[in-house]
Amino acid sequence: MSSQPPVSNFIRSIIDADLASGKHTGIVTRFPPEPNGYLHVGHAKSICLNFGLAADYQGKCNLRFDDTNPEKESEEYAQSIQDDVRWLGFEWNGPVRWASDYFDTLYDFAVELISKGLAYVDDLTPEQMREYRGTLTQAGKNSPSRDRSAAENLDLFARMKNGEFADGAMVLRAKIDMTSPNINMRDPVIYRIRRAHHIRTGDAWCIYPMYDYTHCISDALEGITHSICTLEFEDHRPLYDWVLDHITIPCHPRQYEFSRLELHYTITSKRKLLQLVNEKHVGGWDDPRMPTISGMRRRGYTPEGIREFARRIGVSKSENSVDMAILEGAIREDLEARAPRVMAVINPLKVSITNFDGASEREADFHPQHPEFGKRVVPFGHELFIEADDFAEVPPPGWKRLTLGGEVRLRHSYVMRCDEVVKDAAGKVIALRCSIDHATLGKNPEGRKVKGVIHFLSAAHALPAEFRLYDRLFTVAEPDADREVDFCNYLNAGSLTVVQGWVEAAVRDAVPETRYQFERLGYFCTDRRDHQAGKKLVFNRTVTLKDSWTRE
RNA sequence: UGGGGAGUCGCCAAGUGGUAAGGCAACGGGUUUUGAUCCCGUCAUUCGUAGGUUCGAUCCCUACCUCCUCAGCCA
Repeated sequence: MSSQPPVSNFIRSIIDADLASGKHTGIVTRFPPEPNGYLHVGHAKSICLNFGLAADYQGKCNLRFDDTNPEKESEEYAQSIQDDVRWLGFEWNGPVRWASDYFDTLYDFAVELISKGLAYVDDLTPEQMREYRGTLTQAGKNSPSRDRSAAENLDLFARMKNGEFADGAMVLRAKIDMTSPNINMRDPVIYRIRRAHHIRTGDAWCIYPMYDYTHCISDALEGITHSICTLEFEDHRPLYDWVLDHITIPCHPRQYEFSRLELHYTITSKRKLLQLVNEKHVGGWDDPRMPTISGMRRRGYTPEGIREFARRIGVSKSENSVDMAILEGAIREDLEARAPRVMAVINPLKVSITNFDGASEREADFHPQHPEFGKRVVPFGHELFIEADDFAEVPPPGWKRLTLGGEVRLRHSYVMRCDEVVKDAAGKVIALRCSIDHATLGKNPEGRKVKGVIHFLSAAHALPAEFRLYDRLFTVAEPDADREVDFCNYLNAGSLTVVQGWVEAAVRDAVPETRYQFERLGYFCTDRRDHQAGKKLVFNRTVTLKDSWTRE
């Protein structure tokens, strides 16, 4: 896929201005996931933004895990995230960073804040703290602990760290302003006591810093120039700045927020995706119906296609709900150029060729525009499979495919006429008896035009295969729009159809994650988990071909 | 009804004082041994609404409307 020029957006404008003014001579961004779930298409947007910016401006982009909540984080998630970022085609600057690498420094800065009288230990219960916080329209009030001396706070905080208090018994709070109209500034908690095993630091700590406190300092420690996050953090920015303004640190990154991606007919909420996995609505995080990066990968989406999708949707601050068509269009465009063509029949109808004698096979290109993809032989036989959908006894208006008495071109082979329909006792069509025009191999018939082209397989040569046909996971465009209705009510019962069919022998030895276009059916990809080259062929339908017929 | 944001074509999205880019989708037409691809064409006198400033406003000002977001010892 030819990479298109970058699209202008407000963040690029800011960077351009920062570079032009000399505020920065280069940029450093970061992608900061919490290892508490698998990455999804929304993260892909963020990854493409952060890593893409670094690449475009010859800057750097760090991968940093925001691992400050040991109760939800795991090594499995951390590993999958690294795999996903790499698979998407990006490499981070230097080693993987972990917020937990900064725990000592973070602790020291907390001590500095306490010493300056800018942080205090509070022993209000969570319920009391909520009451003291006030509401959206009412100012909060000061905690009785707010005026503790720095010396006492220093002592208490050290004892918190040393494990002298129970989990949740005390917290460290920034002393800002309980009457601030911005609730984030009403003395936010910056450290809590939690005896939980941390994936990196084990049991070394029983106090853990909060996100708001950790993130800005981590950014500053890494020399991040532009700290890009999603809109819900907009009103955390004053706190981000407050922390950096009140500790002794030479760097002050600026935070910019963009709107998160919403994709029609799916969800992009880690919590809800976890629910789908836990409640077994899908096979796992990498179920091909999932909007996770690993799910999209298993389905057959390409990194290039996903990156193109990110480019097409752009970056802004307005709410957006993107059509699936944009994602599918980007994927199709990439696959169109790179996937070899081959034939498969997923809903077979048997055809006997009554005048087979003398018929022969034919070579065919793997790609109509790329002869360099090579050729293979498309065998012919006296027994064929065609797609049941390609035959109609009573064709609708405009039908170009096979019908009784009608002719059709067999792709890469002969023109064939249907002479007889074979039905079972119930009247269901079970087979066709057809004849070919021997003069039409590699040339058009004389004196008439045959419009329709259908794909087929020689029954004697075809290989059995499993096809997993995927459809949208939900029945409505915005399954989580209604707070009153659980999104699981909108799960599409037909999102997965598994069928047994046939495929050209040319794909026999395809390794897992091999992509093909099955002509007229769509793009397919051998399954990463279940496909076995030469043994068990399992194809996932990545996306159908655009179809201007069945839509009518 | 406190604070912070957003409103430009069906879906995204540039433009931000000089008279509305682009993509996707859609719709016509051409090519085609994939109803695919490809090619050509059509698709906002109008930028949430109402006023105002200006020779001129999507862009500046005022008011209003709508939507999103914040009251975790989550991130």
